[in-house]
Amino acid sequence: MMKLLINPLTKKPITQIEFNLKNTLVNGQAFNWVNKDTTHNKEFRGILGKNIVDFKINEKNEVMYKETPENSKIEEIINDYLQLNVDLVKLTDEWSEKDDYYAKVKEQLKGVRILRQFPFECMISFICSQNNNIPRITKILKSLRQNYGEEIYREKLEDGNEEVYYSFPSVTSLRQATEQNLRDLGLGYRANYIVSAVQLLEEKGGEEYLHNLRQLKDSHEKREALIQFKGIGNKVADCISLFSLDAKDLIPVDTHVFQIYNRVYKKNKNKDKKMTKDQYSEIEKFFKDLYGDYAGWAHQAIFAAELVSFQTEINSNENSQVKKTKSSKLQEEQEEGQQEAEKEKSQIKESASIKENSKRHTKNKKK
DNA sequence: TCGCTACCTAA
DNA sequence: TAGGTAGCG
Repeated sequence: MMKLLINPLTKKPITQIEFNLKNTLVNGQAFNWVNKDTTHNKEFRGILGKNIVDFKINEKNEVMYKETPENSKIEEIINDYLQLNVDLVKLTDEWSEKDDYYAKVKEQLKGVRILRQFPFECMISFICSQNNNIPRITKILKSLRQNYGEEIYREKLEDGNEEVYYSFPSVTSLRQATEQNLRDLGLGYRANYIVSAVQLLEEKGGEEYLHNLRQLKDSHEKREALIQFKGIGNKVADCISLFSLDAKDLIPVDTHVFQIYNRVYKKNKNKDKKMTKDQYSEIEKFFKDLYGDYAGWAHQAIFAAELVSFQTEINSNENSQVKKTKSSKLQEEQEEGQQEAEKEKSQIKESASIKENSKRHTKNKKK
């Protein structure tokens, strides 16, 4: 039975103005959600801790949810995860007044929230994300759940098959994985990073250590703490801090943000250059000054818009004579964004058979 | 501090 | 070619 998601501030039902499912769940900040209805974008399924969570939009554009199996604390968990105590509508109005480009993006992309993810899951996810694309990141993380997570639910499908859902692995469980195990799962050179990072994390006190980083006052302290781990640089540290450690003012400056900055705010001044470390700080400061304390939240909408137009560029037909400008592409997002959504289809189809693959033990490469 | 390159893999 | 990082000169 689906329940209405209620705004804890206003006590009214949440609509997609405050929480747009597609723009929040599958826009590159988390990799544990699947779009179950890519034509309408009204049904999403994800794994949250030990629960499967389904979101659905009803005829009044309100968000409904259901957890499996039942969990009396799920409302609390979801409110925390979606940070529903943050008044996004108020913030977006403020950003729109400060920045014309944001105002334009807002017309296309509403309800982009920052998720408050589980820190360990977030950390591993973003180590995997480097030099990588969303479909493969999603696949890798699914593999990690299947091989090192706990089974949380087994669903009988109409066609007679079974779908098995797994939680994200604990530190102690992932600690069992050797570099070769992880390479076999398709992690590539990131396998070594994971092994090393998990080991160091265990020494520092495991998941509790990461959770405690939320208490640090300055966001940059969180980044510095994370950079101690192998495989985590500035960008990945900022992602983990913003998406799981309450560093709401941090801007992960990746290649897309770099391009937005150059194109929109610097008028192509650094167009063909590679980003330097100084520029990272410059861009971070620029957006922080522009948007304020919740700069990371604002950035996520700008980023999501860029991601969609980037996808559109890839997907747009090659017969097109005129090269479209980015801004015109922004307007086409609503129609063509569905192509992109198509790619993300059927990603949680978990099959227990793959679990066998990692059972073979290969010798760990020691440094 | 800066600039360069290798790194897994799949699209 | 890609939502980077480590390691090196």
